Amino acid sequence: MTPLPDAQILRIAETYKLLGDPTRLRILMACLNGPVAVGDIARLTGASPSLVSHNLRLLRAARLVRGERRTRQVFYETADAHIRHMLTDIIDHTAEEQS
Amino acid sequence: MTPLPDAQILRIAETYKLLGDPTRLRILMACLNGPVAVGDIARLTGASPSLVSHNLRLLRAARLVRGERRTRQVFYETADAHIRHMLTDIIDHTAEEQS
DNA sequence: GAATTACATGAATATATGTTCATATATTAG
DNA sequence: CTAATATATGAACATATATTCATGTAATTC
Repeated sequence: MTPLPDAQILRIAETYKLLGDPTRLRILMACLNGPVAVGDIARLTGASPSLVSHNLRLLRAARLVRGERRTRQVFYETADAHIRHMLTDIIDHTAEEQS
Repeated sequence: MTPLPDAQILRIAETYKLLGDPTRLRILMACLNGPVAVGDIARLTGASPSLVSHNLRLLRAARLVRGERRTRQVFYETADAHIRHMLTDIIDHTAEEQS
């Protein structure tokens, strides 16, 4: 009823904005089922490694993914269950649409 | 596991992109608890009526809100339960954060 | 019909954003 | 130390986006 605090609105908007780009969405989806290396994300999504890296930085800063180095490669995965739920929910929801 | 169809990715990204702007988020939040007139949304959110109208058009096109004219005013509300869930979920989730 | 209220629309603009290309850093192998 | 692989970073640029201002339309009141 009473409007949300401005800081909270901005936090939510920033999160959604990150999800609002197809390239980043594909990257996130690629990280849904366990850790994946940056190069593999690039191959899976069709985006250049540089672009993937740029976007992973943004996703990392927003705590949507977490990265861990294993010798040469860096493996990324979705940060927590809430984010996974968010993504699987909207996937399921849009799968049923025809409009 | 197999990547999502491109059309679905684009649909989801488009939806999230709309939610990724603070002004539109405030407008949507204002529509969460029943129909509200455009002018009232403007007052509640602090945005100009013109800006509210522009954004309502986008939200309407994406079927995030529905509008109905009652004599002079046009009342908007969130389109369905799924969208309300989405919003209340993330509100609850971000309310607990401190980072 | 003229005036008023409430909303919608179009053009214009300043700013933000996604992407590429070139280059840097880190880790391992010879 | 040199070479090679994997990722990160910075600058540059073209495009997209949010916002404003001016104007248009729709419904009502006098």
